[in-house]
Amino acid sequence: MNRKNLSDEALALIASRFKLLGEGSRLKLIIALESGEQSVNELVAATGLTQANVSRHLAALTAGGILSRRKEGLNVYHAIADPGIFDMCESVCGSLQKSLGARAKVFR
Amino acid sequence: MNRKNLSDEALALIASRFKLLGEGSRLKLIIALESGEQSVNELVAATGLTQANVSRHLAALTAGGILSRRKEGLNVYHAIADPGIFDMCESVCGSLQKSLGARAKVFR
DNA sequence: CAACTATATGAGTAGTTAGTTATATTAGTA
DNA sequence: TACTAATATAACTAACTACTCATATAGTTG
Repeated sequence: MNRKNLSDEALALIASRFKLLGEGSRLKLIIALESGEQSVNELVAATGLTQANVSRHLAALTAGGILSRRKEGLNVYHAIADPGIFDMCESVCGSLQKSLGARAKVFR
Repeated sequence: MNRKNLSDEALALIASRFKLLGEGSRLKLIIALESGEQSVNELVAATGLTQANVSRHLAALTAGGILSRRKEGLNVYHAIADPGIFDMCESVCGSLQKSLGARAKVFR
């Protein structure tokens, strides 16, 4: 791919995906979902965030194509829609480990 | 890696790296640097951003370990310090292509 | 239908961030 | 030393974002 020819529109799309990942609470939710789909309430319990906050972040992640949404009775279950997300986390952790050196213990 | 055991500190580090990439102007700068190091003025010309703005973004990217900085006479040259960045862009473009389907033409 | 549960959303706030303009700093040059 | 060029920074503004509290909506159960 010739990245120099990316349109402003394409660039904005890429940036918005990175931006979705650039927030601790949303990362927490994504990580909590790594082991499988969960209801909103389960995610509230797993992350310690408030229900309103979780609901908002889930809506953003779903709109961005990172999560899927499935309603069943009273519950709404979210799941990872784009597993490529985890490759990206690996990449980031890898380069952080390199640049942080000794302090990288926290990532193991 | 067991992502569920990531400390809040580690999570914040990961998020902050994603956040640096989650902004169109900074992505422009990174892409402009893919072909090699450039001075601040060259980057101003390449991106169409103002000098002050470029200077700020370069400082942020350098502090975040994404760029390196080398001073030579009046000029300051920046370069990609972490080529892993481009793998991440590939990942994002790939999953965007999948999720956007036809509209993904812009990425080619 | 009334009561209850799970989730979403409106409204407001505090904090952050990208951008601008003007100026300061640093280094080379006449 | 005075002048010029390249980069950084201070001060400000406008827009955005995460968060909270309260309430609305949708679905379930008695």
